[in-house]
Amino acid sequence: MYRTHTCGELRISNKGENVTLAGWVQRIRKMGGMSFIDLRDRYGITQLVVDDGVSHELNVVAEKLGREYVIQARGVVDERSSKNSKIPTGDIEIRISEINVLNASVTPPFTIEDETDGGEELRAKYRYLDLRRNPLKKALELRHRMGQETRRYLDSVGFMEIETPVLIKSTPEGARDFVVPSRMNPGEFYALPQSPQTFKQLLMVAGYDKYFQIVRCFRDEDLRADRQPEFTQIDCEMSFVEREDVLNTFEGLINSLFKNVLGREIKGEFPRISYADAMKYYGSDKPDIRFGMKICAFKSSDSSENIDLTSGKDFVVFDSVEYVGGISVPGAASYTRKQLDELTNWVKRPQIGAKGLVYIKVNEGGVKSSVDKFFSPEDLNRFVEKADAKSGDLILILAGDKKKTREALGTLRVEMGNRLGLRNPDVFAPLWVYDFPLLEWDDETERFYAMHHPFTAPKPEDMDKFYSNDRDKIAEVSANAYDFVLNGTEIGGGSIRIHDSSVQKRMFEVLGFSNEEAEYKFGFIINAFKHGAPPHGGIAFGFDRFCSLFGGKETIRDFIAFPKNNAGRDVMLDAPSAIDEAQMEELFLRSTLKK
RNA sequence: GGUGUGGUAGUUCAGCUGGUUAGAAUACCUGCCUGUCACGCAGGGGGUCGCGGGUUCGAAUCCCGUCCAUACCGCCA
Repeated sequence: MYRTHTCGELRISNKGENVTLAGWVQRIRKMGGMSFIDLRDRYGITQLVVDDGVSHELNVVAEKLGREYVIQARGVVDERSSKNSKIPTGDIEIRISEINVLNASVTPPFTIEDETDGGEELRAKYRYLDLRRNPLKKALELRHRMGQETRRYLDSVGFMEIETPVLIKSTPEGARDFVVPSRMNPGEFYALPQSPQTFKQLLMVAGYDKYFQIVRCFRDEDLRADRQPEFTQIDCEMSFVEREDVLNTFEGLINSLFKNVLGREIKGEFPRISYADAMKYYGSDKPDIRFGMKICAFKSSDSSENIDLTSGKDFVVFDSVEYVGGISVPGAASYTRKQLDELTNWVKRPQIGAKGLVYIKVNEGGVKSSVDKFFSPEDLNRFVEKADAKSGDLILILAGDKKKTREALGTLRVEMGNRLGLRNPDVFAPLWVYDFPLLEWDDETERFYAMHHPFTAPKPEDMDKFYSNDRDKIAEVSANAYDFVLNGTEIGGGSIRIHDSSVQKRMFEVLGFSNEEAEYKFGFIINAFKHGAPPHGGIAFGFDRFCSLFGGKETIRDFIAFPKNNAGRDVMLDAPSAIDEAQMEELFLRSTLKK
């Protein structure tokens, strides 16, 4: 037997027991005739004492140990003369009578501590060492508990977990597919699933009316801190449901995760906002509602409540644009010229692309703005009133194209939220966003694309528009789709699906597919809908992001045991890599005649 | 594909208005130390300044190119 206890479980109540521990040497403190060894495993750290007075030979062994050696140690649990309140085992230590080196270790390239000295690249290369550190261990433990609780909850309300294939068919819609060559079918390729979308719908046709799966998905797109080429979804689908049924069911799941994983309670039902309102008030389809600072439109093409901007003598900017809007930043009226200049440059960056920034400082004594020479104090007060700004606030105003300016204001709002410390990772503000547009027109390819995916049902009241020949009317069709947003991050998205083969055919028609194309790419599902498809809908959650938010982090990499780097590489394996010429030939990827 | 930031000791970084032998901390090695727990003290070894080219009497430092990392934009049905 390698060990009788873990390094995290012995307490003062074990005093006097003979124990054997095994683990990694965290640190050795040599005090001349005696040495202290911190022994670490997944469960904690226990202090071992080697005393020269007891055994000189043992002390010689102890002196040869190095960091990260794997050892086995036998001894007696004793009470410490000076206790360490920082660790759970701090009241005891093990008086060692025997040490066996199970495996030596070279000196690790970075310290295995909570606050490591290692940089990201190095830690990625030695991921197995990084995973020994507490923060990563905690992250993976959280992920484990999230997965366990998801399975427990969904099982308790009647869901079945069913696995779907990983080698499937490439579909050109949506993200770029990862592709796998088929040896047995020369020149043909499988694709890895971007999601099990069609399979879960086929399961609904098959009558498995509550399905879920914690499933790996693949998208060959560029990475971000919160985006990996392979990622995990909690994928769910239900039959005989309307939107409310889906939202209620999964509000239940989310609440049980909050309660049983984080020990938190979300009070009341989750707030809901339409896509149109989200864009109007937050400039984003995934608003962070932990703080206010809503966008206020001073001039908008679709509003009758515009304020009079024409009095701004010689200030033509507001007159010439489609939209003028702003946010009122609480307590920021004290910003210095330097800070305001910096903010102006910030919004002018290409990523945001604003032409400039107008500000109004609201103070007891009156208003002060960057456009004082164009607007009278009375005129400026109209902005203050409209924005409902208080004394001490700073109104930041952008103008331009409606869509872009709203989005820029949304980005600025989040930035100011960050700067003012209003985005506390310890506060959770869930939100449902619903009624997304069904389609997006792309000028370049001159066709519609599905905003969600081509299986999303149009809202019943928009069916006339959906079948019309007028492109503008088709563009107005709303989807019966919904997103789950947590703290400004899109965590889940879903919809009520099309279950009628003629509606599905119309969808492919609107997307510009010929009958033959639709048949070739999606014939299996159109056909399935002819065999008694029940009304159905579902949702999928980004499991990695869900975990990272619960863990209070912005990056998902810490919550994935072996993630890819920014360029999609596994720097530990050095993958992807070239394959043998023979392998290439076997897969018909290169002619033997070449070279 | 684009923009920003970074690349100097095993590691994290400083040095960068060009000018002695490129520093600090930590890690590592040696010695001392019987109550440490970020132990302490003394000493020591350790560098292709990412790579290539250019400017210059002289380049870690300036210029050009390139590679790598990272954040963001595009992209992500």
